[in-house]
Amino acid sequence: MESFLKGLNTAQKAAVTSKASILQVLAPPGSGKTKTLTSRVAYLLAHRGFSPQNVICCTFTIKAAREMRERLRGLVGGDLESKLMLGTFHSICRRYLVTYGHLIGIPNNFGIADSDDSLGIIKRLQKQLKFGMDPRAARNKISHRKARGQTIEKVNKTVSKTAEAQEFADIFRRYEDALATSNLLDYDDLLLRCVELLQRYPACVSNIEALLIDEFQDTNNVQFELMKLLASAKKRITVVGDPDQSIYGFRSAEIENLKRMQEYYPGTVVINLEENYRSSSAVLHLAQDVIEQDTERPSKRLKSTHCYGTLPVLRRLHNPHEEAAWIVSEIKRMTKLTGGCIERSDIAILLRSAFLSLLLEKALANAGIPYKMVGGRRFFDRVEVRIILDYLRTISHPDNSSALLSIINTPARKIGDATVAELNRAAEAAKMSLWTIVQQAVKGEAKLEKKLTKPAEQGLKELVTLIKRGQAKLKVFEPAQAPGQLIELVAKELHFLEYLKKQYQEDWEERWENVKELSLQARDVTLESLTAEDQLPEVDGVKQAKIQGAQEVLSRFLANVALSTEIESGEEGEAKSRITISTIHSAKGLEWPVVFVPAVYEGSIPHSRAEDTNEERRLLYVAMTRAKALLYMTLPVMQSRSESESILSQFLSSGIEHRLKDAGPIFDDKVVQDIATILGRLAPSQESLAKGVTMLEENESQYDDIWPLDGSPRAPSLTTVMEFPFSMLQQGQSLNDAMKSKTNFQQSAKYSTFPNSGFTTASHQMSSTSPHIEPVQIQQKLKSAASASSGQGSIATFFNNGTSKQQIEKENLPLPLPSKGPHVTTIHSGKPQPRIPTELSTHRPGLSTVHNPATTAKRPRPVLEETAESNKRAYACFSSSPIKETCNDTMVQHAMLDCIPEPPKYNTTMSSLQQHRSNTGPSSYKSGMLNTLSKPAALTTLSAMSVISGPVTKKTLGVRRSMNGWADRKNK
DNA sequence: CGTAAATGCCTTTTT
DNA sequence: GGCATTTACG
Repeated sequence: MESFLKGLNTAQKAAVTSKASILQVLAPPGSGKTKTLTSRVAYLLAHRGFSPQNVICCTFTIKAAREMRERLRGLVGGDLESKLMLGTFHSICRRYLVTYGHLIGIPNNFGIADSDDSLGIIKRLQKQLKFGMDPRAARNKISHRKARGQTIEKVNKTVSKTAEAQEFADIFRRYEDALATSNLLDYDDLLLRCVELLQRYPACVSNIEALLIDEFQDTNNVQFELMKLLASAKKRITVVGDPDQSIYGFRSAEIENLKRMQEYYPGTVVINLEENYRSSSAVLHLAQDVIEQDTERPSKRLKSTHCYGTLPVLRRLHNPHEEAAWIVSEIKRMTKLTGGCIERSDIAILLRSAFLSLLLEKALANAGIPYKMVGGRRFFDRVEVRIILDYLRTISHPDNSSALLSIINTPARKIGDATVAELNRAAEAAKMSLWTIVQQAVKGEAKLEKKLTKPAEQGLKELVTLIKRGQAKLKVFEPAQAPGQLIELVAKELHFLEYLKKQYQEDWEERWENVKELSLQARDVTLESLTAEDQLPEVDGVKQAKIQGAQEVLSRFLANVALSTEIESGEEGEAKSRITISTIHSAKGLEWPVVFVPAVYEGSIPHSRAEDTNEERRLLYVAMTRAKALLYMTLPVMQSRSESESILSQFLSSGIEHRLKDAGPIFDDKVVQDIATILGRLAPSQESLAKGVTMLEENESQYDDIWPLDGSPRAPSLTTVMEFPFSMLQQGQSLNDAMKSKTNFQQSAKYSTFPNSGFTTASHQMSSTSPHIEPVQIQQKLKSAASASSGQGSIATFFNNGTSKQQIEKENLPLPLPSKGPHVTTIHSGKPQPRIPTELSTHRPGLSTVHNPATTAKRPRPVLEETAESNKRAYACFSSSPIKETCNDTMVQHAMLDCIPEPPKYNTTMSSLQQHRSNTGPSSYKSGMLNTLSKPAALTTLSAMSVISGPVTKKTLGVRRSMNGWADRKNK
């Protein structure tokens, strides 16, 4: 049997070897979609004798394209895979337009307008025309129109009725004009113009023997047309998709395209893949229940191939800060308690909105957990990189006003808003490009209403000189090296290094590294794009445009950049121990053993601005089905900003309670064993499990019992006064003044139980601290840490650095009693609960060193014997919804164990359930006033802390330097 | 008067 | 990080 048929199930094999010329493979999550698609490519090459250069394979993301190429490399021999036309729709279209665009009047040195450019153009138009429409909305609307094939010609023909529609048509028209005068194509144009090309010159694709499309449910109408055209010669198409995972409606994707395709090609063969090889059936059941809330959806079965596993968790936390802190602590807990079975690279946090990463990044940084970001801002979008690229873009296409505008005063050269506005006005009036006007202005020839200020004129002169020098150099540079050399030229002329140092004192080094990385990239990309990548096979009778000269090379380099995504950060060694943060959208197609989905509240998911609730539900479905073994969803019951409450996402609030539990799992042998089985890994030894327990720090627990389950606050609200380090006050300074110095002590206090947390940006200074610190020094440090905006400072850090015992004792005051009457929150809010049964406390770290960890550390031993009975009773008593499906004994037992119902909220007395818990389960809260009155954990455990703080601090430092994220890059 | 630096608000998802 | 507004500076 062929190697690429090995390990395929019947349905997959049928799909791979199907003789059908039009084939649809419907592949739900985890059903081996990519495997099937790549195997089919290999099959087509090996058994049908197709040449790779005559096969097109379309994906939606560059990551997916890259992954497919990787996988194919292993499947097909030699360098066949490199000749394959494999890429995103946009990049394939770009290739055709570069090669054949001249046939329909597109110069082959066109630039590509990314969404920032598009937005910039529209913003300028809005300002000029004084229209009120939101620029983003306008851009989306334009894109939407274009994605449905509505060109400007059609818009021009229809007469707009309302003033609003007229305004829009006007903006649309001018936007298109702006693109044309700047010689730019936007993302939609790439597809649209390629359709136009292929309609008029079908010969360009006369060589194509087979077309394959991944994630077909995400295609829009233009892409549907493109499919027909690209395959027009032989009409052999394979598409793979899943309507349930359609999450790009906002980008005009049409789920209907699957049906349309069947109608358009009557002989279409459909193959369903139904077996899920990814997730535990607990995860799968939940996902299935959620997706089935959509009643319009044709019902579809998904068979699980894994054991039941652990119930997914829906965890309530008080606010987003605690949510982030809880996720961090849960990550630490699981990595330790699974005895090495789960490591950090197995964990992903998937977000509805990118900005949600902010708090998480801070919390992770504080805990010294390295992470990597997927999606979000690309390498090429980082400010420092963007600046250089915009210079290159200006040199390459000076009439591209958006690029020129973004660098006209960067670095600052005294050209302010007023000057720019005047130049723009003049350009508009003269119907000339901004660049033309700028050149005239420098020579004093421009017709300006207001004369330029002297400094502005000087600044403009410098700019013009630089751009012209770049253009001149372009004529003498070796074409292949032009981009790289230009980058160096620009960086040198701008004194860019000095600029970065001045502008970004905190992290200029990293930014400078990025610039160097860019110039490195420039060489690689250029060579690559000059060779195989871009070359379309010669087709009889159609003239190809040839690359000549440095201009074209530069222009292609910039086009490649516009269509590229982040390159993997090549920092070996570290990469494997990082957790992943990603948007749900860019997590599609990927999988992790452990997945967290924060912020599952109304307004976040479904998003408040979403038009299609079903699409939002599918988004959650996609997120959930990324998880192999453990799935966590979290909900901050309060919003941090306003004091408003948040409401659990409608997708999780009805009829699925029995699929969820409200606390993280107890990592007993059974749970760990199941995880190992699902992941196909060796179960960890008892020794490594026991060792994991000893790795817990003083303030950590074996159980998810540190934060209250009902989302009440973890710490008493009035901790500020008590926990503020009085000793840090300078003489004569009032507490209020100190508070004003911007450190958020309320926040710090909440986190002060993490002994190894540190200041994110002031870490360098902190680490070099000598053991003895005078209060004044501390105050200064406090300030510097506070002024670094990303610092989620922790007072504990000061203690780590050797604050005197005296200071600690001043701190060590009893916590105030909550002022409100008896309330569940008061029961739970006591921070310093003994979280581990007392008999285990001697085995906690710091103290346990005298013991042999492997023999003395206790883990949650009894799986069922002791607790199952009581839990079963609890289940029977409190659960409103019985378990639906029939399942085997193990499943029942596990479901029961997992299904401890939520405690009744806001009860004035302790419920019987809570009593039940405190008596039986280790995950229960030790209730009552006793804890509220006892000492704060962070302080009682201080002696142990000093033992562990040294190495921890060191470790986090090393990690932190290499951490890069979407947020926290603006600390000047 | 114009520019630059500081502050306070907000943030859907991607090629 | 973006954007609008305020404040300081020359």
